[in-house]
Amino acid sequence: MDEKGRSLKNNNNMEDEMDLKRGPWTAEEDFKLMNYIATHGEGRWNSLSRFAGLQRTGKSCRLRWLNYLRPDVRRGNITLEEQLLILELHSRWGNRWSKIAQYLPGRTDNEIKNYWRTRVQKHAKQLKCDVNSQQFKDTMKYLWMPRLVERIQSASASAAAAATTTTTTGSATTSSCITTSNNQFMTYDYNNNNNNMGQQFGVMSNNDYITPENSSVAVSPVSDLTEYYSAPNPNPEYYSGQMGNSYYPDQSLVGPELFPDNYFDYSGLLDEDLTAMQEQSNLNWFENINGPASSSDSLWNIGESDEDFWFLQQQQQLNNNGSF
DNA sequence: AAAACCCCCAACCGCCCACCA
DNA sequence: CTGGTGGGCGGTTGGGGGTTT
Repeated sequence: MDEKGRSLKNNNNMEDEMDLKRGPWTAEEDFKLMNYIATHGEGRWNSLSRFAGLQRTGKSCRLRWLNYLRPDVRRGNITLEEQLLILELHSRWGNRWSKIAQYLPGRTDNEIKNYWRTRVQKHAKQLKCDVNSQQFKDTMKYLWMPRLVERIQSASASAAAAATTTTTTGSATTSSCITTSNNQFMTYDYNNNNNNMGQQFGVMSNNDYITPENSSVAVSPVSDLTEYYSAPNPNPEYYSGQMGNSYYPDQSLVGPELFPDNYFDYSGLLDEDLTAMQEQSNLNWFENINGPASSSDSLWNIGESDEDFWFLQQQQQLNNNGSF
């Protein structure tokens, strides 16, 4: 059925009587809406629509303004920091998109929702598990998110190295910088629960995290983890950080060997993760896990059958160990 | 080259709640 | 209490552009 030809169901009788326009907004409509709001402000969307000379529902005007025309709307790719925040906040609140959006200045609930549906759920689908399953949640928490943290820190370190020739070592805290659309600047200190981001956004100082203790997939203490492959970690420092309560294993306890043998979840990573990893020539540890480059080429071009096989392997591994 | 397929995201929908007369 | 209205939310759709076959 022609979407635009469909009769409009709307609560507002007055609007039912009008010949309302639907579909994509034109530049002229945008201009009208922006002009009107600049003069009269937001709110009263139904009457705003009429007074602005727009043949649109109030809802449509509101949505267009909030999701697109608002001057502080941030456009463009979701950054690593934003991805991390989305995963983190979603793990706490579920599909509370508007609530999550509050912590990502400039991003709309719609955009976050779209990100989740297109990117995150895609990976769940690839893993052939439900996006709401504990298994997938754990995959995010123990594999995907740590990888994001790693990448954020790596980028941050690169930026710092480019900015100065001096280096900090030893007791330097591990932090990453999150820049927002408003050029707000938040830092996250992975070694300190009372971090700036937690204070500013109130997201990192509660007890809601799925910890290794309450997770359905047990993250074992030392004895188990030391059995896992000991791939050189490009930046093992991040493991020593904690998000909330023991969110990540402490390196002093488990060392860099976070992941079990055969459980490095490349398919749980974003595509750009894989690309970035591939591009880092010093990351031949990946090759070490999976064999020489010649035989690991296929890993970068995972077909469904390969993934199925891989996933079954992981399932088997989990069943055998009951842990990562 | 073009058809088929896939992905992204702007826009819409239905439902709900708060507020007010 | 009730009905009307405004506004917010999560879920869904479909057009368009990119990619693959």
